[in-house]
Amino acid sequence: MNNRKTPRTSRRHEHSEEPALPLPEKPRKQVLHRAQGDGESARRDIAGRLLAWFDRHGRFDLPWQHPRTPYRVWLSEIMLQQTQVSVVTGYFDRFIKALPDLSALAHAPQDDVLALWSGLGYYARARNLHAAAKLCAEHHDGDLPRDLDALVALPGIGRSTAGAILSQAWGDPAPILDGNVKRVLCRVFGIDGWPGMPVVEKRLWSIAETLLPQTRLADWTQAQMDFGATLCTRANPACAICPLQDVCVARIEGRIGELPAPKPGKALPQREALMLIVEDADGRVLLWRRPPTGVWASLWSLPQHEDIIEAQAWFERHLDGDFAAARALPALDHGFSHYRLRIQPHLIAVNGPRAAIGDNPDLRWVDRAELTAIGLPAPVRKLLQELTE
DNA sequence: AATCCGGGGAG
DNA sequence: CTCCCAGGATT
Repeated sequence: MNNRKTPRTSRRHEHSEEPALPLPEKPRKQVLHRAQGDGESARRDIAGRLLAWFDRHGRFDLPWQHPRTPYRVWLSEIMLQQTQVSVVTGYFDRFIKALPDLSALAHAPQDDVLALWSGLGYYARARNLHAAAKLCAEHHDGDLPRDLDALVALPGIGRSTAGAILSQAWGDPAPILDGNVKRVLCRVFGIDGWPGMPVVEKRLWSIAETLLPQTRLADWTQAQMDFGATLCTRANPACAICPLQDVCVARIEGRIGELPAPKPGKALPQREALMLIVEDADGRVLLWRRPPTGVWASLWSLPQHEDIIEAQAWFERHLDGDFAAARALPALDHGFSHYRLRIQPHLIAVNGPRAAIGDNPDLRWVDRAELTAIGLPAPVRKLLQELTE
C-alpha cells in the first residue's frame, strides 16, 4: 500500500454515508479543454519531460521515502511546510524514531510532541499534527483518510499538503501547489502577478490540474518539488540544462528574472520635504548646494526643509522678502529605493539675499536658461521645468 | 485580503 | 542586512 509503484486502484472507500462527491469522472479532460492557448501538445509533454528529468536527477534518498508510508509522508509534508529539506531531515529521523506510527503519535503526551518539534519553528504545526492524529484514531480507524476533503478537514492540512499526501502515499492523481510549483508554473506559462494573489493562485491550480500525468503520480509530485528546488531555483535557475527550455515562456521572453512576480513590498515610508522656489526681480532662481553626504550629495538643488517653520526661519536669515507671500504649488512625489518623498514646493519672490550672506558659496542665482546645464535632482528639474512652461 | 507563525539559508 | 522557503489558520 505504501509502494510508490503501486498502480492506482479504486479509491472509493468504505464509509459512504455521505452522497457521492460531485467530481465528474473525467475532470482532467474537461479542465484541459477549458485551458486556452499555450499549445496542448507541448503542455501535455511537460509531465513526461519532467519525469524523465526526475529519473536522472531526482532525489531518491530522502528519509521519508524509505519506507514511504502515509504516516511518514504526512509527517514529512508538515515538517517541510516553510522549512527546507536540509533542516527537516534530522528532525524527521528523531521524530520517527520516538513516534514511529500514527498510533504512537495519537497517544503521546503533547509535551513530548512539542519537544520533538523544538527548534523547527511554527509550533502550531506540531499541535495540529498531534490533534489530527487523535482525530484519525477516533474517526478513521487510526489511519489517514484517503480522501481529499477528509484530509483537508484535518488541522494543519491544506489543499496542497493533502495533494502531496494523496499522490505520494497512494499514487492518487492530486495536484500540489507549493512554492516550488508556483515558481515553475509562473515561469513556464508566463503567469504575471504575485502567486499569492487569489486570482493568480486559482489559475495556477487550474494549470497544475491539467499537467497531471496518467501514471507515476507519486513520482510526479516529487519531480516537481525536486525540479523547483534544484534546477528551477529562485535565483540563478539552470536554464541551460533545463528540459523545458524550449517551451518556457519566461525563458523565451527573457523574463526569468521577473517571474514569478515578487510579493508587493510594504508601503515605503513616506517623508515630506518643503522646497523653496525663490525668484529675484530678474526672474532668476536661487539654488542650494546639498551636503556632500546623503541623497543627492553635492548636487545643486532647491533650498529644502522639513516643514514650514524651519523654512521660514531659514528664509528670514538668508533672504530679503515677505515669507507670508509664498505660494504653495502642487506637490510632487518622488520614489527612492527605501522611501517615498513628497515634495511640497513654495514659490516666493524676493529682492535678493541679505547683505551678510550674499557670497555664500552654497547658494547661487541661476537664469532659467542655465538650468538645463546644471546637475539637478530629477524631481527638482521637473519642478522647475513645469514652472517655466 | 492581511497577518501571524519562526528558524535557517542564500544572496 | 533582506528576502524567501515542501502553508495553513485566524481575523
